[in-house]
Amino acid sequence: MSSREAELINARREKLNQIVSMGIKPYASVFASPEEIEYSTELQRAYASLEPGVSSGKRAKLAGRLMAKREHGKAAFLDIQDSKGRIQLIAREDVLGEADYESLLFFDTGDWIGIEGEVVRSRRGELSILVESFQLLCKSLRPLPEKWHGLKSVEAKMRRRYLDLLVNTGSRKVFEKRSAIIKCIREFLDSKGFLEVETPILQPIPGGAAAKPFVTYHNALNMDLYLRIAPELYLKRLLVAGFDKVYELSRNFRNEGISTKHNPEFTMLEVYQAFVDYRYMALFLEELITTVLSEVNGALRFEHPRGTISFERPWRRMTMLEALRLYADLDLSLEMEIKKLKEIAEINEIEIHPSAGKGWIIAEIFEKLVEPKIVQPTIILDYPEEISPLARKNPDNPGFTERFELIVVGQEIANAFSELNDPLEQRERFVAQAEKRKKGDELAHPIDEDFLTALEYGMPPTGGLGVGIDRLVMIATGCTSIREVILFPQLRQEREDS
RNA sequence: GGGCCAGUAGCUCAGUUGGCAGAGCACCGGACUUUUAAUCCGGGUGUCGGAGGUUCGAUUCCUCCCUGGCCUACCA
Repeated sequence: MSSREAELINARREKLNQIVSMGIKPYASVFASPEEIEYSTELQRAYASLEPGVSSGKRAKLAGRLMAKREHGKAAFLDIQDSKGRIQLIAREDVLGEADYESLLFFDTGDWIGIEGEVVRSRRGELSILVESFQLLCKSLRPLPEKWHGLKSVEAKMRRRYLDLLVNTGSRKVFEKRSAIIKCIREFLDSKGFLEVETPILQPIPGGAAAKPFVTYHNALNMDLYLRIAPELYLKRLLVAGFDKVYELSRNFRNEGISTKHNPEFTMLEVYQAFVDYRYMALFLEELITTVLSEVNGALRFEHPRGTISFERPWRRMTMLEALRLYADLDLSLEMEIKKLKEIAEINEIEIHPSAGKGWIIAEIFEKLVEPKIVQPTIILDYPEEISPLARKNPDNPGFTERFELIVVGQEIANAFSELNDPLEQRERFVAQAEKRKKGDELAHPIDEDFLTALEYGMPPTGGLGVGIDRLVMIATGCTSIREVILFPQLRQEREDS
């Protein structure tokens, strides 16, 4: 710690000692009952018509953090911030008495205080509380970031998110919106009769997606467990169980690189509904997203760094092969020689895993050449079977599955398919994946015998849908990095000697 | 993992073509009874990310390292 920082902290500690010696408790417990405490913005709304220089006669109690002090000798203006916003306090020596006036001004910005006083509007028109009594609720020992510029350093914002949220209204808004989106999703699903469930995060076999898992170890069971990469296989077991509409909204973990689009833990919604297919799920997704966005953004059309995004229905739909023709001018098919596909990949500097078949290569080319170009919400239908071991085959499109992804601003936002419920075929698909695993494809799906057993009891035809919540929030808030929408994104540990 | 960029006071940032490190806010002291980025007077508080190297002298140049950002790769 630098001496300047130590000095600022020591000054506050010294104040703390003085406060104690004045007989003031620096960490009071209860200030008032929660029903009595009013919010800054609510008072501002309620007294919007109060004229400048007029007292309302109404007394109010508020609690918040002292954010600014403007002293004028025998009067002073203080701003406090509560969870809803800020409000000005007026402190006057003639109202408080000399001793109280002095001790109120002795407090620092950052301190939490509770106050009681009359709601007034100042001569300059600011709704204020004329403080009659006050109480220190918590002494702050560290200086706040700058009042005007706030906390800008990206690293500091993430490492000390509490400071970012405390001083940057914009950050607070992002997370309030995130919360509103999640709440709205729950309301939507609950209103449609879905059951919210919780399935294991610690899984013996990490399945349901193609990703590297985190491994951990259970001492008593003497076994490795994996942090789930997806809840999919457990949710499908619940369809076997007879629940016809379930969802889980929770964290997944993938042991991969960190980027503006990837955090090792991220939030995913997975929804399963019996007796529907992927085309139904596309309509369902449209309804879900448009309901949520119009609720939290007030519109389906909004500005984003990549341009105006319109979620007005219907969204564009095209197959992966159509998209390749449209965006990359490539006419690809599974009938082509694999050599030819590999050539096309190579020309476009796309690396192909040695175990990749035609479907994989096509999907890879699509991801690299097409996805980044898609800005408006677009449903890409029919993903290759090779990369979709859990999806039902598309009878009209051999080699492809009944699967779609929603792409917006170059990112996969949602992924859905008609779930494969034929246990024999599922076993074959798993075996094919196991072959790939042997060839060094670490991400190939492992065989989950217990899941196969469940399927053998019979899972009804089911539509499944996964939505990347972080990415949805990014789009709704215009954030270009996933770190901006995750409160505490994963960072390297700070080292003492650096 | 690779490339580029950045790290200077609590915060936001200047700056040194190698010669005592500087501004605003914050903070400390003083004045001030209606301000709201209050104002006025006075005060600069620093491991210039870390460790080496070159040099009479390094915050500046070089090497390595740490952390972060952007791009890229990985994430089918």
